[in-house]
Amino acid sequence: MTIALETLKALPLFSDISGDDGAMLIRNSRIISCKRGKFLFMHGDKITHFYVICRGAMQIFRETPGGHEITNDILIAGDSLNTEEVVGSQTVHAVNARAVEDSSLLAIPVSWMRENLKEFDHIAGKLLQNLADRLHSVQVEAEQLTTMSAAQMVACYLQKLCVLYDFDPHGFELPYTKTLIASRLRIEKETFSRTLQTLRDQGITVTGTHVSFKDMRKADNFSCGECSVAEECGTHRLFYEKLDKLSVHGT
Amino acid sequence: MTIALETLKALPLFSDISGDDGAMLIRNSRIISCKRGKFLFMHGDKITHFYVICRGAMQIFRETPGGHEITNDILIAGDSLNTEEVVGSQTVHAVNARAVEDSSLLAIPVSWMRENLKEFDHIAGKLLQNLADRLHSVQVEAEQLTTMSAAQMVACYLQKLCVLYDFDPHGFELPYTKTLIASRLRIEKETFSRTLQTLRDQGITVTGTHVSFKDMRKADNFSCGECSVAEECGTHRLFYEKLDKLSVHGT
DNA sequence: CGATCGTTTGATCCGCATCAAGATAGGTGG
DNA sequence: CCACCTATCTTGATGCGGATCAAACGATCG
Repeated sequence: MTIALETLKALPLFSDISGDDGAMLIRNSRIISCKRGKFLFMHGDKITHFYVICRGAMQIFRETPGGHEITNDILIAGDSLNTEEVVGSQTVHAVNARAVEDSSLLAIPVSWMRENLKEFDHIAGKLLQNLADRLHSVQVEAEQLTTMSAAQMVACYLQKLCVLYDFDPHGFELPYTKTLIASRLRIEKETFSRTLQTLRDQGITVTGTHVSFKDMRKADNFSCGECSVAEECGTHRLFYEKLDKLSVHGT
Repeated sequence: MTIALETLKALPLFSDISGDDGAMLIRNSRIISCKRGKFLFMHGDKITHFYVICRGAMQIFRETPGGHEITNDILIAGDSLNTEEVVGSQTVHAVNARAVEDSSLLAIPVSWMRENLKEFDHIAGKLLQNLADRLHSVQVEAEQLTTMSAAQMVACYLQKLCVLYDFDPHGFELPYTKTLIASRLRIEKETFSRTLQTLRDQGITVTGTHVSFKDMRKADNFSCGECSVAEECGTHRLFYEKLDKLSVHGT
């Protein structure tokens, strides 16, 4: 499939790529599609391409010997898939990547990427920044795993989803199954389910796949006001800015 | 304090820096010392420098509102301190850095670093690789937090120390206090202490600060043989290569 | 309409945190 | 050299959060 320059420029990573560089990139890459449930690559596969998601969502996970799935991340349109692996010294994939929904991805050969990284100096800068940001969020998440309760993590994640997808805080649908979200949060689906009950008192109501927030900042005895770790990830600030913006415009 | 080019070249990050670049870097940076227990910077401080450890060790940690210390990492000579922050968009430190022992560090102004990153293209490459590797290890550690028992994590960490410091597996002294190690592993010191007892059956004996390993690969019912996550970090392979090398050279 | 997948609810258990005391060791001053 | 102090480590008792196992429930689909 041939790629439009528009498609390329729609991706944050290549948003300000020059015409020449873009043309060269287009010649060396292609768009592939990955149906819901299909694997893009599996743990142990040889690393052949660097991927950027154009549409859809991918689950990055590992499988324990016991057959348990550990979800490391859920990536969406605009995200790059395996920057660490392209940059790092690995030759085989350390994780599995599977489509959460029908997806399409830009696939760039790793060899080409490694050879030409220097030419695209602004790209290298973006990758650097991207890695730095991801490192930061993974560190924050690791910290949350040990300092926050399951309920707090779920609450934070729901806010994060709301910001990330630009959903209306007063009502939106979960973009993934609850099982997947639980796995992403490294808790069991049973725990997740029970947690949702207790969140009702905190102004977060989930029925079926429908989520709605109430602004509880005044009566805030729960939430993560106590928890500097949660502040650190920046989601809280963004979330409340969102709430404020809405209340100004009415509703 | 003026810096010798030798000092610079001893750091992995600058090992293959050119004479000119080195001279320029020396003009713009300085060596500072940080006594045991002293803070290099604190959470909330403005980010002024990029640091590389020349000697000693630094604890990177955050403090919970409850006063509990969460150790994110313990960095040693050769490690860079705040790459993410220099590269990323932050303006204030998100964590505390405190000297575990008397240390000296190379301090490079952030502004200078940001301006000149492009000139040092091989440096940018190293930073990129460094970030990728760290991202990978933090992800693996996050995974271990939820899949491995405290005993398994301690065992892994002791092996890691052994490889990192090039200690003799048959007997070495812990480089940090047990309290610090426990904090680094995100477990309580009490749990750490109890864990050491149970590890005795697994061929790992710790008395006081003295550690010694027995090669249990044949009778290996415990360890992390079960756990692909542990394999992933590469420490196991390195550790056993070390054991094998020793046994070839006699004992 | 059965079959499969996702979700909820209940009962139970285990690992680790927490609280509370001792124990050990280094370091200091008398 | 001993008494004292403080920092670090160990040991014991207890409780809670979340994992695990089991089963019912709801929804979607061929």
